[in-house]
Amino acid sequence: MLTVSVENYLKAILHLQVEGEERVSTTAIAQKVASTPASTSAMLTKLGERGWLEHQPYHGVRLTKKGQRVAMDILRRHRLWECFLVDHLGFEWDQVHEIAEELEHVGSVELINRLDAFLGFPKLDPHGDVIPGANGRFRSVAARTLLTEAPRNLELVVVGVVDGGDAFLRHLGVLGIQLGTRMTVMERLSFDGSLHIKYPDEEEVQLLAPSVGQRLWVDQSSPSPEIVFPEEEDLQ
Amino acid sequence: MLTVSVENYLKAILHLQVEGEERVSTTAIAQKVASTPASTSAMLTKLGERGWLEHQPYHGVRLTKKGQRVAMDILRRHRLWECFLVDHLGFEWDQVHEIAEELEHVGSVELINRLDAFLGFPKLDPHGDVIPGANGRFRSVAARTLLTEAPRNLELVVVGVVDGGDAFLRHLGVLGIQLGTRMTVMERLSFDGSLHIKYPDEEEVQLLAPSVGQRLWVDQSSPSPEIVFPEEEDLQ
DNA sequence: ATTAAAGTTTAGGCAAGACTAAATATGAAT
DNA sequence: ATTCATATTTAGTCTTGCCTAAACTTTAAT
Repeated sequence: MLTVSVENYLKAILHLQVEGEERVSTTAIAQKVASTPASTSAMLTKLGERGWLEHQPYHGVRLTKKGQRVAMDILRRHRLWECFLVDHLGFEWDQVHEIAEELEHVGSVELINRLDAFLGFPKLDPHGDVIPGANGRFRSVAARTLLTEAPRNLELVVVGVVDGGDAFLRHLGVLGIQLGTRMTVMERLSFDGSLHIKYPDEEEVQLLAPSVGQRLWVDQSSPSPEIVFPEEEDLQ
Repeated sequence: MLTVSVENYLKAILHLQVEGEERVSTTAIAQKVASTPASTSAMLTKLGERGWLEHQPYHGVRLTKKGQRVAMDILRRHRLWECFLVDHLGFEWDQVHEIAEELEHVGSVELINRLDAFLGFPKLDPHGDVIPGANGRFRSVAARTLLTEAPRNLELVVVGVVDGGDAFLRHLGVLGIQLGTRMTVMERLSFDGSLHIKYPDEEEVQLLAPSVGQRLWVDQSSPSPEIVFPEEEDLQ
């Protein structure tokens, strides 16, 4: 049965897997779903029995194809609702996460497909994250790089953030950075990777901490070629 | 705590109360929420302790102001979502109930108020039922409405006809309808919009063609005690 | 006034999902 | 190879919300 709790576990595991871990640890999952390792361990056993993941005791967990498909659907619902909240109800991008966390558990497939169409089949949510399509695969998006890895002396545009936590988003607000902000990396300091940033209409150069630069997706401010994201076989 | 289960009980009780029962019986509630009388009894005790209703053992239940306010909010959410599903996602009015049953439990007040504004503060949902406003009270319906657009389960009085041609008026005579006739819309058929009409002193329900319903102006017959539109002070 | 039917509550259980505390496995450092 | 800190699982409870079966009230009919 796909309860809210089960959906939250699957979603958490997908996130951790996408962040690069081959096998995901019990403790990491427990932290993500704000539960204890003990509770999580029990849940993982159950999810394993039901075929959503492989649980190798003491060595973490990996989603099966079936589990991954379910988790991608939840991600899809979450991100489509975020689009709706920002584009049509006028919320700010840092206000929508909690609400979308609830909306994402409303199960109707018909509902979400119609919402998708209503929104015009968006590719990115308000945080710049890729939205899976109805087939459970990521839609292709424009190329993007982390700000810390972007070339210097080239005008860039902010197209996404890596960690959409409220604190970080608010910090961006303080810095005057949002999706669509244009900037150019002038210099990268060897000391700690801080960046000298120049904004189009300002003379002053701003110093940006690496912790921020590592979490900003940017693209060339002029159109760039498209790249394709994971195909079916990548997701098994 | 306002769990989904609790919300469903409160909603069921409000529905039964609005349908006219002074005190609502355990069995009736059990039927509405598809549970057993035993489970329901236990739940009613709990809801009583938490101040949402008065539970007089063996003699049914009545919502407190506080409970009524909560239930009205759920009704509001349900009906607003139904508007959204029909008006913007293109669902038919007979497909939206189940989906709205899920959406109604998403709690954010901000969300629902913005949705309300987005929809243009509608007064009636796609089934012709009245939508409570942000203050937890039913919105007053325009002084006169077409019968086809009037809310259900509310006694109406015929106050005018749109096309006063002889043929139409003679037809009304055959049907036994004239200015001042009282009636209640019980059901609106999705097939062609025909209406099931109930007259005060008759058992039989009459089927009225949409061509007639579209030409009759109606108004609330008189503030009826069952569907008193609760005032602010009633809801403390 | 008595009694039977109908309605309601109590008693005793079960499943899901969480917790703490205790036991056990792993892996890194000696 | 042994030891120890850390990660994980097991054991035992708790709460919520549901169930069935049994006991008890109320009400309506004799």
